[in-house]
Amino acid sequence: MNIGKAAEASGVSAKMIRYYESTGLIAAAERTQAGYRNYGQRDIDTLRFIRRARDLGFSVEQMHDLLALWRDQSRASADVKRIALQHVAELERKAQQLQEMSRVLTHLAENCHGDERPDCPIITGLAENDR
Amino acid sequence: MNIGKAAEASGVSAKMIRYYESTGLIAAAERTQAGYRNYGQRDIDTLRFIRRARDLGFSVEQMHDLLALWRDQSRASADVKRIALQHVAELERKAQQLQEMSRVLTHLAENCHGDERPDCPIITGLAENDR
DNA sequence: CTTGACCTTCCCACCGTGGGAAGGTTTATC
DNA sequence: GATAAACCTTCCCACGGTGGGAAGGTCAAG
Repeated sequence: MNIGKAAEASGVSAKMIRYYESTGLIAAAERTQAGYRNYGQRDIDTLRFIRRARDLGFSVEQMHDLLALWRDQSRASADVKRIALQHVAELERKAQQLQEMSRVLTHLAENCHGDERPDCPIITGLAENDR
Repeated sequence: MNIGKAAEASGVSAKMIRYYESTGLIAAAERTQAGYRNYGQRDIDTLRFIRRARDLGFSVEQMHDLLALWRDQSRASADVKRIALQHVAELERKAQQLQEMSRVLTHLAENCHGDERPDCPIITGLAENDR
């Protein structure tokens, strides 16, 4: 499977596949005689995993850890668990932050009548001087 | 007030103030004879507004809209509300995805704990189940 | 065999942010 | 009043991700 097909199958653009390869996030793909990259199902699975992690805002570095966790079955379970739970904690923290933002904004929006009148607590809320 | 003081007072770094000016998000500050930027209370208010919006995860583009609405006394609050709720939906979506990922990772940590089998069933599930 | 769709590498752009250099200005200290 | 520290200015560079596109090679279908 060439890079275009792999991109389509995984949801990761060809550009990004090359980029991930260049940064070492994924192993260099094998090549045909002509130099075309060649991908198998296993690679597609990896790319899909990457896409999901990326969609969730993981950095390349974090994805690196996630992939290692994902791939390396010979690791001590304590290590695996520690890394995983670390990431879980981070995910939870991020999710909480987002929800806090959402909560604040929703609160402001609830008090905004949303008509043609200019008064809007969202605006005044943002403009308030307190830190 | 020079840029350093303005940065301190607003919580936006001097670097970013210059950047926001360069991109047109804020108006060019007036200058002293020596070329130093000079800020007044009104500018500080604007910068604080920006910082808070930024903290809530608004993009520069969204901030542009919000600022216009903030400054426009004749705006309709509905416009503001629309932008805010749009952003809320985005935040919620992201938060949910993070929690979903957290759930998956927790599951992974609990079940794929380093035995010697070459394939972890959770992994294949991960790659298959999406989209 | 030609043509179009693909592939390769390469450089450029963007955003938002920070680092830092080179040079000018203000302020505080002696 | 001189000097040094702290500030300002512009400029370029870097990062992580991502896309655009050019120049050139390759594959497959007509």
